[in-house]
Amino acid sequence: MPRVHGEIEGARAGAFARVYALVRTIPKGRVMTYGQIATLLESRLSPRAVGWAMHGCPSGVPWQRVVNASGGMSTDRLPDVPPGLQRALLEAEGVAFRRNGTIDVERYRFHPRGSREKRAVRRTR
DNA sequence: TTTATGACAGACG
DNA sequence: CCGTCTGCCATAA
Repeated sequence: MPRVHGEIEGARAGAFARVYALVRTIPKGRVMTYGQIATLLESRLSPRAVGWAMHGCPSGVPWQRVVNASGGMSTDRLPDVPPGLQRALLEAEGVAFRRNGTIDVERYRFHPRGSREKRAVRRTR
């Protein structure tokens, strides 16, 4: 249990647990974006909230399969995560990287059964 | 209760 | 393609 920002036990029992549960369903070699996860969850979390949830990600959750919308690894700038680790883990699962260090999100995106993926998180404008 | 801050995302310039 | 700004929601202090 990585207690990153204090204790977040309460959070794990709530919306965060839904995030972890969903991430666990991502098959090997496939990925989901923070925004996609936020949209799929009924609680309609914001992408930021999903990222916050992942910050306290419990062991056993394939966190490497969660990438940002641009296909980049958001974990690279984290002080407690070795740079390149996420990439290495994904490559080990067969995910190909472009020269700029990103992946083709649409190619590897995992669409859960019955996913609606309505665009709720696009309110800017 | 208020304020600040994120493993984000989309719009703009 | 890249930097900047804004909206988002849950947490922490």
